[in-house]
Amino acid sequence: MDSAEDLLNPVHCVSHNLQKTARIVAGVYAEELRTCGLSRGQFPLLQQLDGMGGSAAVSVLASKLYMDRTTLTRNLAPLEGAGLVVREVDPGDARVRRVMITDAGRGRLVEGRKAWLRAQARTLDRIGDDAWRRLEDDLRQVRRALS
Amino acid sequence: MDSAEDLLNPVHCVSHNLQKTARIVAGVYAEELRTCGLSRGQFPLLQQLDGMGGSAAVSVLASKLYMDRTTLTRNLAPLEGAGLVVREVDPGDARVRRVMITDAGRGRLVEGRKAWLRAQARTLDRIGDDAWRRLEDDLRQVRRALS
DNA sequence: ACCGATAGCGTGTAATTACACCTTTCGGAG
DNA sequence: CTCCGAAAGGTGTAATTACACGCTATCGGT
Repeated sequence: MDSAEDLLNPVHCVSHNLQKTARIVAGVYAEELRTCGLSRGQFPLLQQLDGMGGSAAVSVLASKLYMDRTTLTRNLAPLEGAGLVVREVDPGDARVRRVMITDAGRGRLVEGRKAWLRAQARTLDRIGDDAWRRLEDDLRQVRRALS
Repeated sequence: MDSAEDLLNPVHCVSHNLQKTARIVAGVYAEELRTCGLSRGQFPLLQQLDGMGGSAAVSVLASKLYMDRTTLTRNLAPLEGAGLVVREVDPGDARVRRVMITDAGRGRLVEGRKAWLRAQARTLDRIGDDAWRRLEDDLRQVRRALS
C-alpha cells in the first residue's frame, strides 16, 4: 500500500523534490519582477530588511533569509550600487556592518510589491490558497527541524 | 483567524519559501554526496537516466527533471568527461542526442545511492516520514499545476 | 524536389549560490 | 597591558542555473 512505500528510494529525494519545485515556481516570479528592476533574490532581501525596521546586521539578515552570509554579501552589492541600501559600520561594534534601506529602496520596494503581487496571485490561482497554507506550514516545519 | 490570513503578503511568498527550504535541505545531501564524487545535481541526473532504462534524449531527460535543457547540457559535460555517460546522435533522428549511462556510470550510481541514503535517512529522521509523504504529494501537485 | 516552419541542441553570457580562507575587531584570561 | 580565541565580514574561486541566440536536421505544403 501507499503508506508503506519505501521513502528510501531516490524518487522520493527530499532535496531534489524541493529543488525542482522551487525552480518551476521561481520562473513565474522572475518574470514579473524583471519589470521593476529587482531580481528574484533582491526582492525578498529588501522586503525582509524593511520588515526588520529598515536596518540589520549582515549576519542577522542572512539567518532570517536562511541564506549563506557570503551569498547575501554578493546580493547586497548591486543594491548598494543602485542606492537602494547603504552599509555602515555599527557604532557600537566595529565588526558589525549595518545594512540600511534607503528612501530609494523603499520606493523600489513599492514597485516590487506590485510585481510580486502579480506573481503570487498567478501562483496561488494555480495551486489554490488552502493547498498553499498547508504547504507553507509544512515547509516551515522542515526548516525548523533542520536548522 | 489564521485561515483568513492574507496570503498576498510577501512573507507568504511561494517562491521564497520553497527556495530557502530547498537551500537548507540541499546542504545535507551535498555533504554526503561529496564523499562519492557526485554533485547534488549529478546524482538525480544519473538516477533518472538509469530509471529510464539508461538511455534518453536530452530534452526528455530535462523535462523529467523539471530542469532547463541547457542546464542539463552543462551538467552532462563533467559526467561525460568522467566516462559515466556517453552522448550519441540518435540513429532515427539526427537532431536528437541520446544520453546513455555507461557501466562506469552505473557503478558510480551504486556508490551515490549509499551516500544519498545517508542524507535521505538523516533528513527523514528530522522531519518525519509521514510529514514528508504529505509534503511530497503537495509538491507534486504544485508542479503539475504550474507545468 | 524545394523551401519555409519547427524541433532539438549547444554556446555566450550573466546571475545566483556557497565553500575555503583571510582580515579586522572584540572580549576575557593571565 | 598583552595576547589569543571567537565573532563578523569580505574575497577568490567554482558549481549551478537559465535566458538569448544560432546552428542543424526534420517535416509539410506546393
